[in-house]
Amino acid sequence: MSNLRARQKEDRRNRIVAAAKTLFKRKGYQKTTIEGIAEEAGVSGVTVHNYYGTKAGVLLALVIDSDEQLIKKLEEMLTGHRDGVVPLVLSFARQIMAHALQSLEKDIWRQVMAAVTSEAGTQLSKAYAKLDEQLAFVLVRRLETMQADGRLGPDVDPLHLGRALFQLQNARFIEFISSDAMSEDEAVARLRNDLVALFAVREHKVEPV
Amino acid sequence: MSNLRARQKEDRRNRIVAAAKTLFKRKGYQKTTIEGIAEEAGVSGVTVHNYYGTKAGVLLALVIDSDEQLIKKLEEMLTGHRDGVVPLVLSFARQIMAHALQSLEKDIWRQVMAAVTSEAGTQLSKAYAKLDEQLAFVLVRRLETMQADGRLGPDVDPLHLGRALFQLQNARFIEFISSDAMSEDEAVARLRNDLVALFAVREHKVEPV
DNA sequence: CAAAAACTTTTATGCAATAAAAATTCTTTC
DNA sequence: GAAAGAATTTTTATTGCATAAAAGTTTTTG
Repeated sequence: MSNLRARQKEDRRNRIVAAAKTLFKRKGYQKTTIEGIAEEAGVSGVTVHNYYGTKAGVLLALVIDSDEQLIKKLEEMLTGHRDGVVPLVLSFARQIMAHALQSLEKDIWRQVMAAVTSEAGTQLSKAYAKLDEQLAFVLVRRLETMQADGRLGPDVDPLHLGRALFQLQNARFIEFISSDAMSEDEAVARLRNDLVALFAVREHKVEPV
Repeated sequence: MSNLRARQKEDRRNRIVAAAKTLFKRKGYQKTTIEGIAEEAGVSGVTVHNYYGTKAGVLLALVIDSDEQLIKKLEEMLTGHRDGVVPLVLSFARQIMAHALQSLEKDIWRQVMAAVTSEAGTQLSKAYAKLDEQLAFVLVRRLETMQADGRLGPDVDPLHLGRALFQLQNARFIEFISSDAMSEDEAVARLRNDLVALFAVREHKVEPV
């Protein structure tokens, strides 16, 4: 019956993340204190640290929860997509940006992205990286379908292409959240420019370097 | 003759950045304190804050100095490049990674990248973004030359292509510094996979989204 | 039920970041 | 060239993140 402990722990985790979400949205990231989250969750400040390591860690946990829903949503939305690669990636990007802003503000997303790199190696950061991998695979699966349908040349590697497209999309997403002034449309336009330029290249021989 | 003041200020800036570089390399980022940098530079801790805002700000200033040299180096190195797009980008990427590790360790680079996003909007962050733009233009100029030489199709936009390639390279660079385990070769291999997959795509019509 | 184990809280410390007051140094002006 | 004035740094003080160790509490186990 080693279960009460586990349930209590799970319960505290949930309360902490819920409290953090409330406070981040109400007061912003900077003005929310660990002590404030702890109080709202009914635990001590040190416990929050013990559970999540850093304030950004709590934020990351919260984002990971919400991103799991995003993946399902994207999967549904893109199944049955009957267009080319460019529209596929642009829909994908739009959906991600919309979902991001719906759950948190740009300023907070900047803290998320910063935490992912500065805390590289931690459990939460690895969990985030795993989600990125899953996001990339949403694209990969769509590309495989397109290839099977003959809408994508047979000499293309869907795995590598999907990963590359995800990296590109992610770079533009980071650019998007890095500036309060940049609109979704502007970000999508830049991504389209990227894709159009890249797909126009006809490189014949690829030598080793 | 309001010049002594300006010179003193410039001098302090230099001393602070030099002190920081010494200490970051000797003790790592975390174990270096602002107070320590201040002492080494012969100023008070508050002055360091007044000059650079945050500890990461000092780091950013230091990186910006070193990146200006990198750009010149890249410019020289890639002038006279007589290969295709893929080898060009891979050389570019290799040079950037080598230069990065030569000046600072991965752990510190993670702090740099985190600071750039989390402190988006500050002067130093904008200065860093500007350098990225210049780096992208190194590629753009090479691509223009290639196009003039007929080594790149006339229907490609060198500006957009250069920017896209830089984004991709940068994404893989961040991945590279985010993991202590990832080698330069591995990072380059991933970038090559990206490029090969992207260049294999033949997208005919691009509809608006 | 009592001993042991697992957790949380309390307590304490170091450091980043910021603000306001005090002190210092340079500049200007008479 | 000295005193008034301006600019800039230092001192002083406070808040909050992060971490460690000791103390206290609750659950588990024999």
